[in-house]
Amino acid sequence: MPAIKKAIDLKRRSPRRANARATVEAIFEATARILQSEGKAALNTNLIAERAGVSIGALYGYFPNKDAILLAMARRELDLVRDRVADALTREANADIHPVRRAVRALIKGYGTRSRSRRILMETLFAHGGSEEMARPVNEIANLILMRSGDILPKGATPPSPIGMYVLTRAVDSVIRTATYENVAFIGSPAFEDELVRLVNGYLSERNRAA
Amino acid sequence: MPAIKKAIDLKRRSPRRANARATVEAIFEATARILQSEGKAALNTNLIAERAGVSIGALYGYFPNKDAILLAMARRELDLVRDRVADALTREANADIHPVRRAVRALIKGYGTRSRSRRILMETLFAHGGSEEMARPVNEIANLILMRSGDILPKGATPPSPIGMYVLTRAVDSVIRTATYENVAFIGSPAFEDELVRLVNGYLSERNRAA
Amino acid sequence: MPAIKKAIDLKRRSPRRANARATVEAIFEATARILQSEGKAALNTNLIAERAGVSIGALYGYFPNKDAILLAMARRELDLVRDRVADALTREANADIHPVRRAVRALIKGYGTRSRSRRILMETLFAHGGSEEMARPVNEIANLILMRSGDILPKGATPPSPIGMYVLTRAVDSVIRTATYENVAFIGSPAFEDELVRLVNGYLSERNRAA
Amino acid sequence: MPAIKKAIDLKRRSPRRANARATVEAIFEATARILQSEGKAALNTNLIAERAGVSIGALYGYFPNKDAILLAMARRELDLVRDRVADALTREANADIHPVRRAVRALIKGYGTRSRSRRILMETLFAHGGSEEMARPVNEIANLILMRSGDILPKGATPPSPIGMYVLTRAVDSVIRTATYENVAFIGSPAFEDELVRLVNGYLSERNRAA
DNA sequence: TATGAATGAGTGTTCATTCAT
DNA sequence: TATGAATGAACACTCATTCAT
Repeated sequence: MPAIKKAIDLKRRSPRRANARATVEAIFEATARILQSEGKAALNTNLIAERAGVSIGALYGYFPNKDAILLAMARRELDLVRDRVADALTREANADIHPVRRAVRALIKGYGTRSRSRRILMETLFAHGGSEEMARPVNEIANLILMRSGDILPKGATPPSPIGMYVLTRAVDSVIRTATYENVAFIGSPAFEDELVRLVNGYLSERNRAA
Repeated sequence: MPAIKKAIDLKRRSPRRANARATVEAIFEATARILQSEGKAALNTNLIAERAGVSIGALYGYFPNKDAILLAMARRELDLVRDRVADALTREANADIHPVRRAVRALIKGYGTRSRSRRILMETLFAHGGSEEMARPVNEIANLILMRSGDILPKGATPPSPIGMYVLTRAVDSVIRTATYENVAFIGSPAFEDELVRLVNGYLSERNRAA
Repeated sequence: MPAIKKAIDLKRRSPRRANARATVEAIFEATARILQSEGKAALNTNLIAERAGVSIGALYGYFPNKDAILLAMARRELDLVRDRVADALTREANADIHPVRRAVRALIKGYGTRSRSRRILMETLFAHGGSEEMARPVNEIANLILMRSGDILPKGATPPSPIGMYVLTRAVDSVIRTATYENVAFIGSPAFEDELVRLVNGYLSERNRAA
Repeated sequence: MPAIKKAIDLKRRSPRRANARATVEAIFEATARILQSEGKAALNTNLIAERAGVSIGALYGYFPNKDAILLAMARRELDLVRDRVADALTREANADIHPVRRAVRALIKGYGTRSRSRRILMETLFAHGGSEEMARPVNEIANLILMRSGDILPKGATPPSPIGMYVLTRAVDSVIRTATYENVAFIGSPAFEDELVRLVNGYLSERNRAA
């Protein structure tokens, strides 16, 4: 971005068109596709507009600059996965399966598509100082776990300390992320899920044993 | 028109640089500094050369292109931390401290400086398809652990499966990475170290209990 | 560090250029002028754009790269002269003058302006493997001559062989080219024209005599 | 050549080394090869030096700058062909063959090798204002013809005017050049030679007839 | 004399962004 | 609101040439 940097978060125009949402969606979709198949270096606003079937001027009607597109996508992605995991932890129908396992499963599934694109989005968000923003959904899940600790933690266990929760949640989240990025073969295998559940349960038991 | 700026100017060639290593080092140092303080967007070869006190031509005498600099740095960084952790696991003098704790400590220390720069280096390596390359040092540490499992694992424990080792090593590595990037206050605190050790020990105990 | 030179400067966009043709024409004109007066070494896209009164970006909107400009110009030049010569051979009003002489005259006139520029264009075309392309207009003229051989060749003469036509057409064309490039004083003199006509007629008579 | 242009013709150093000539030859050979196979765009002094097995510093000991190499080669090439044609016209043993035919043959043979390289050399010479220089060998041949007109021209013929000689010599020379550059299949065929001889004889006869 | 690392001006090209229509 | 031609700052990289050794 050689030109004058603008406040990135400043919304330019609240979409009023009937299909404003559709336009934004087309831009997101085009961006994700380019990111996924050609990488960030190949991403440019003219290409996005072209692939989205939108004029470059219209694109700038919806987003003040290029990074704003990526940032908006990143945030949406973050919320999406957070919601899925939260659902898994709470509203999920299947009561036979332990919430931890359901959450792990939701996370694996959530990270399973267009991982290159997602990675780039997260890098961009991070590069814009969004580390706190990235931490928020994880923290929200952490809070959710604490609130439902009765269902999740072993009976009579004391809940982990804040630092403990940090370690636990990041461990699960980032192992899955890493496996996704490395595109390892066993993603989606029961064994991988098992080991992650074991990581969580082991930690929680250890905590108790120590106490 | 830029015009001939210094046609017959006095030549100012700094005494021929003692050796190639020093030049490369200067380039790395300049690059790391720019990355750390201004970010990747501000990184350009002319600036690197200027800050390194090297002509742009000389820079291109050492590296074929801009990314080659970042890639070389990334690899060096990876090896460095791997060596530190391997040392912690094996050659470390302090026998009172458990190898796992020593390794965790080495990792925290290894990731502790210029984390923005390091992160960008890793992203660049990854973007160039270096995911296997990034996995290698972690795998090497995993192998080292397996070879010294007598010292590291609980007595009579069966060593983790490959997927288990994957989960365990990535968990520790990426929690520390994440904490570094998020610049959390408790990095370097005993509590953080304790929780990481607990994560490992819990996992290993859980494995055994399951068996 | 070049620094932001005109961050909030007043925008000076010349009223949107009427049409694409005018822009291309301006680019061609600027290029020809630079070539003619400063030579190929001095030709660069930024200078072309500047002299054409066009932004460098606009230039690249019309041509994919520098050579494409020269190539397009070369082709146009080729067509132009071919058309002039073809006209001289066919549609020309002045019936008193023999077609051969009219063609020679058209060629001399066609090569008469901006010869340095034209030479460089042809060299560029040639360097890009355009030798067949350069031969085409000459061959087209050769065909035209054969089709109108009744008007052009001496009565009852057998038309030259293909190799003969090659020699004849290249002889006339390249003698004029050479004279143009060497900038000889007698270009445009009746004597020069006479000698060229003599070259053609001599060849044609000789052919017949041999038969 | 972005730097200060130097007088190109100024000889830097008179080769004193026993194998100075060999060095120059190696430089010429390397240059010709690069020109022939990769073209002028790929030609750079570092590559020449490398291919010639000479250090870049040594190369600049023999030539003041890049173009001086090409210019020296061009001149040598010009002299070589001139000598061959002069020989054909005078010292050639085979008296059965008409001098004109012998000269044409020598010219075809002289232009037959490394035509791309030779073309580029001539273009370079021309670009440096060497048009007179290029004309000189042709003029020398023209003079030779006039001096030996008794052997060459038809009996009792008046020799051509200067402009006539210009047209005649350039015609032969440049038709052969063009055929070489266009890489036509019939170069070297008797028919091509015949047509060239016919061109010359036709012209000379026509002159006489006109007189 | 020879070497080759170093110099640095120069240039082709990209692409985020603007704004007249 | 939408369009897309135009803008121009920025940058990666080249290569002729120098000169300390």
